[in-house]
Amino acid sequence: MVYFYIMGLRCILEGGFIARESEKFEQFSEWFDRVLFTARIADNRYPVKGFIVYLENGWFVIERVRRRLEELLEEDGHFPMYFPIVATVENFSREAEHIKGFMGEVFAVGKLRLEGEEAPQEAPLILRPTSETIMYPMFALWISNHSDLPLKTHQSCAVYRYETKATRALYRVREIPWNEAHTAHASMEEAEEQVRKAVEIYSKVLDELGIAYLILRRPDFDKFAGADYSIAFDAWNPDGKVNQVATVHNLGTNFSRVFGIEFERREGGKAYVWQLCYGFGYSRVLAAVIAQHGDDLGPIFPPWVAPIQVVIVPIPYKGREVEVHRYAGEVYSLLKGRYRARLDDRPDATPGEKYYFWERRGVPLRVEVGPREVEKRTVVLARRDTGEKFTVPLEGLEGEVNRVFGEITRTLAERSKNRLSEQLVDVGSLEEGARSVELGKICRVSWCGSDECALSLKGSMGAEVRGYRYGVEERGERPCIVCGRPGKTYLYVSRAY
RNA sequence: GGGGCCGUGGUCGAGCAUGGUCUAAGAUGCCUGGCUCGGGCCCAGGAGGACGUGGGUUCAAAUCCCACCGGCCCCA
Repeated sequence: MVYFYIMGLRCILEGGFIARESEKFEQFSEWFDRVLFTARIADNRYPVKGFIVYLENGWFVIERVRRRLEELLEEDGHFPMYFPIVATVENFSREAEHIKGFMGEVFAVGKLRLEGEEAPQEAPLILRPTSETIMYPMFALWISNHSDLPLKTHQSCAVYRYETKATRALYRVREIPWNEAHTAHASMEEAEEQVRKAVEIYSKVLDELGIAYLILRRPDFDKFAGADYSIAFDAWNPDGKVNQVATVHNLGTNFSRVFGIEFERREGGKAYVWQLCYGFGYSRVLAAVIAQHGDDLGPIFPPWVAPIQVVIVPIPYKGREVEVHRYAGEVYSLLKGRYRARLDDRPDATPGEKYYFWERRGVPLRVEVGPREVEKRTVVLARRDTGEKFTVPLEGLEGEVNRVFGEITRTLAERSKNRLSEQLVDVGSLEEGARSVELGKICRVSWCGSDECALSLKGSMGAEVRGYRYGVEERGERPCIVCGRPGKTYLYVSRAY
């Protein structure tokens, strides 16, 4: 790919035109809002704070991701179920840590009080901010002996959190579309094994989307309310604030003790089940796809989730319209059975307008057919990710499209990975860390392992402690960045959504 | 939790300081027709606005004041 600079802006030379890829790094908010709107991903003009309308393209991607995730969960033995959206305050308050973590941001619901009516007697219900306290009373009814275990269930739904501060389309919303899985196990070891499986499933979906991320074990002071420990997937974002797209929590027996989820062990005697819960945020994953792969024109969707995978644009020179359109139709019927293809035969738009139109909507591949192609029975393919154009024969086009899709998917993933490593920096001092945070970096700092030192980083570096690597042993070789004692491992520190 | 900024056709945005000239500029998008068509072409015509919502000040409010709603930014 050819890069060059105009007025200090990094540009890509694409098949005869120039696409800047700098805007998302310079003014992310403006870029992102514009892309959501013009690519018909979401409309955030809905008049209630933190609630947005998912338009056809945004929801399409979410649906594709949802299906894939659910498929993998179900292969691993999770059963889909659907639990109620409401809970009583009493139920919700059972687990002390849990309620502490969430009580400040729950929506209360009740009957609308009409004019002249007395205040309702019954306590208001709450809208689930997450479903532990809704599911686990039921788990207690269903589980009585070891043969009932493991219990693995999942549901795709929305949860509700009353954010008081700034909300942000897709990143921080008050109605959160996600998938939550909940499992119960007969032993700690089995629960641990499930943590690994959950991480593997989430990784697989994110990898297929070409999203680059870090899997981090959160420091104890930042774990999920009621968990023994938490693991999170942090995806990089152009503005330097990492995007937490998924989490896996090992709940130990914290909830089973409170909700009385006991079982009779094979070897006799009663025990509390070991539980896990893990969540995958669809809207944040969608945000990551847009933010990591997009350029100044708009999103670039990996082919398997793209609402339209390939668009055919006829180039009807005067006097050649009929043959060009007939040929374009032939190309379309060749592709439409196998791909989500679209023939743009609008008579009142020029080819150039159509190129921009579909590029702004993230269509990964374009097929151009004009008089030249008609004569030679070829087509021109134009890749959205690189701008590259090349001519291929009509014969065997379906296979060629498939091959190009594979390349686009790989290119997007690779680019995104490179960007993540560019954004990651090792810092040796707090001042350097603060400076790097300011530049939107994810900082890796040596750490002695004490909560005290980790907690102090927020103040001294002006960013969140995201945790240490999960599944990768990083031995500290330098002294702790805060206290100077020998480092045990490395902490990752960055701003976050 | 604290502080600041902003809200004008679908979108962007001028006007607001110093109230009257606003029957609200312009661009873009949208619709019609024509001309084009290998990267946003051009020409002509057209539709589209409770100036965020409610209240107040005033002879007169997009413009001044208050509250609310929504959005953005900074600090904790």
